[in-house]
Amino acid sequence: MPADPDFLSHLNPSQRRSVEHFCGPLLVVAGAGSGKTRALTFRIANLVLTHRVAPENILAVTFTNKAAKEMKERIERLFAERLALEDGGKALDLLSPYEQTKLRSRVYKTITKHLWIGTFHSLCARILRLDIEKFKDGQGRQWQRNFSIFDESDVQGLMKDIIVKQLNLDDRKFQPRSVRFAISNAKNQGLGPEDYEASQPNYRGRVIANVYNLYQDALAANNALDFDDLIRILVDLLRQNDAILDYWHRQFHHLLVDEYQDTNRTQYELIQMLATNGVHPQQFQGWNYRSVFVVGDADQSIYSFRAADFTILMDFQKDFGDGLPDDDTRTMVKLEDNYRSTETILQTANELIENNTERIDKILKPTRGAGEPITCFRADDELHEAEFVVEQIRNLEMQHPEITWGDFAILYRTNAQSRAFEDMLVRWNIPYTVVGGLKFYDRREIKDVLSYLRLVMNPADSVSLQRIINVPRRGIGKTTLDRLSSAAQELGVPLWEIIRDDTSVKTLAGRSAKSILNFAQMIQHWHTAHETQAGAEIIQGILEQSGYVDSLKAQGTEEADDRLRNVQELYNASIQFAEENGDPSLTAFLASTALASDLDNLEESSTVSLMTLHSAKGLEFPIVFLVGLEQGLFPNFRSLDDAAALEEERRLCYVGITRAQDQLFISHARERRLYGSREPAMPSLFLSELPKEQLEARSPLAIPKRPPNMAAPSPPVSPHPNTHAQDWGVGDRLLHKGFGLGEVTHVFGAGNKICLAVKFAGVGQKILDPKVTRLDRVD
DNA sequence: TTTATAGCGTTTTTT
DNA sequence: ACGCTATAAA
Repeated sequence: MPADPDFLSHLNPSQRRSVEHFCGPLLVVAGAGSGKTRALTFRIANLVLTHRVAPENILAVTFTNKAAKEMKERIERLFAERLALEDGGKALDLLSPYEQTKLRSRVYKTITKHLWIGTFHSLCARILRLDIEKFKDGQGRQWQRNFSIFDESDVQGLMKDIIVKQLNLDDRKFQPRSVRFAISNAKNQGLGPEDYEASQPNYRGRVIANVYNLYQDALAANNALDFDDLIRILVDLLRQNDAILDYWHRQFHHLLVDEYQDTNRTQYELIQMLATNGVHPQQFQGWNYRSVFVVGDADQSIYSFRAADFTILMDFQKDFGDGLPDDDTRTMVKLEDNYRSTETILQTANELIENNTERIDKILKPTRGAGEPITCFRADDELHEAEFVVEQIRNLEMQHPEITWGDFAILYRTNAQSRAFEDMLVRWNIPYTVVGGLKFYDRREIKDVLSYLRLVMNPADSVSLQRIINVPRRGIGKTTLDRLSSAAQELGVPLWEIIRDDTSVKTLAGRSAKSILNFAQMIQHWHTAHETQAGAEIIQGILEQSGYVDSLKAQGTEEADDRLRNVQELYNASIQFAEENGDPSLTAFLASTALASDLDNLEESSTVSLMTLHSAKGLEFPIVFLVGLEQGLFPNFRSLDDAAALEEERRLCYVGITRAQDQLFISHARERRLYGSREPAMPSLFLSELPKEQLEARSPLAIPKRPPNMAAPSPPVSPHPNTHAQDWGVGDRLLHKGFGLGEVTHVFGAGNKICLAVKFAGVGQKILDPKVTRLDRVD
């Protein structure tokens, strides 16, 4: 059956080439707003419709769960529209709601349900639930299919335990965070504990390797995996077991990866192995019925701190491609026509990103008119900045009836910046949503309940067990718990094995024996029930039986009421999940909560959106406020002495600018509160890189008086005529009144708008403006 | 075993 | 400035 002739007619030639590509590798270099999601969804539909590919043979990897959900919905709609025309000759929208639902559910059952669409993490978790019991790592560690997925705080807790208690190390010298970071990095490069150990000659490295080993022991003992292992373990399994690799290779004929610039080494390994069954891509012969289709934009690579490596994208042509020059190649397509933003916004973005050296040559070509100029505002401090932003929002909303609160987004570098804006929005009664920050699933009460559930599913999960064994209070204290844990450790069994055993508990626990046995009995009951009973029922049962809800009710405080509502919300979420995914099991729900993010719940609603630039990736808004453009904040001070990191900050700025459809506001403050004290702030380097002719400076005077309870504006800073911006260069030595002797490591900006990064002995790096701060040259 | 308090580190970004 | 953790007292 031929495809609907109309099906592809709305695509531009490049999009069409991407969508119609059938077999072999293809890299789609897709600029911001160039319709890549469209290309991805149409391609999947086209594979099924035109090429008769079975949905279960398609694997599509998205960057977030939200993107996965959206993709499924779009595909579903595409098919439903088609079926409506084919069957009844009527457009989907003209059918009755009942007919529409019926059609959609038919599409779901025959097509979308069978597609493998998700993030690397969720897809790998799904495969591991089937195959992990066939895996054994280099040191014989094994996992069972009911494994827990540990979140960042679980992991940090384990790390700390190993460093402080097991190894007796100083946790200031070996900060759990930084050790965790090193291990995570190793994992994302595909290094196991042995490989890592071999690569570390110095003391610190050997210690970390030791921690890595003990950490893996702890994970295995808890029958748990961290985020990184979801991918790494699967890759290892596929490497060591040809039969399993062959099975999944034959399962997935068509691989699609979105946001390919943000994949890391292990993820690349996985895709490569699945695509070519472990054969080197250039030697692989089986392309005649399969494909690898990756979509990305190196200019939007912003996750290197998570070990993402955009050279993977840049090397695609070398690994999989035909090696022909850009004009003749059949393995790369560029999507450069931008349908999102005004010409003004695009020119600004293009000009900024030109300052980067590491990129694939690509520009965003406008398809819309010039639009409004970009407004740049200099505020006195962060309160003033918030005042300006909210003022603009109010004015625009008042003056344009078609604009709603949902059309606005405030984007910032760090989560901590949200507060000033929240305060101001509350003051004016404007509805808003903060994405990120404290996640729903990170709240204490939610983590408590999830720990109960994890324990029910996986009793070996001692981390969860220890979290909730005395929550609510059961009179089981630290000493009792310590005694039980060390018994477990000596016997080499999970803590649970001690707790469920009557005689052990009676001999070890004394006074609290009875409540421990009661607790154990309750968990045992639900553990036995969890395979057959629906997740929601188990949640309800546990909430009642454990006394968790009762104890919250007994508190009667406002905070406890809040917690109660959140717990109720979790119960609702489990029901909703069961309906949406057609799977009421506890296992499935728990897996989804472990990998959920705040973004997933960001519904189309009419509220102003507040989020970090990282969270904003992939989104678009008619009106965007890009705030806090200050040296040290954005670009962040950690990136100032690292060229590659600075380029990543610039890409982040590029991402921010390209989120805007119609109007963009940029702002910075001259002074900012940091840890309670006020710090002067310099304009960001990036401001000096934006085209002047597109920017319209907005004077602070345009802003009406601030409410009386706000801080007064600070007096202007008087410039020092004795130091000239042009005089400074990298390597210059100078004397500062407060910091002493220093050396210039960077010069930001040009001409009169210059500021310096200066390294001072003892004090470290500082960012200074020679026009503001007196700096005396030393020869 | 539970509760109060003092001190400390925190802020880059997240699946 | 604030929230969390370690430590001491009830």
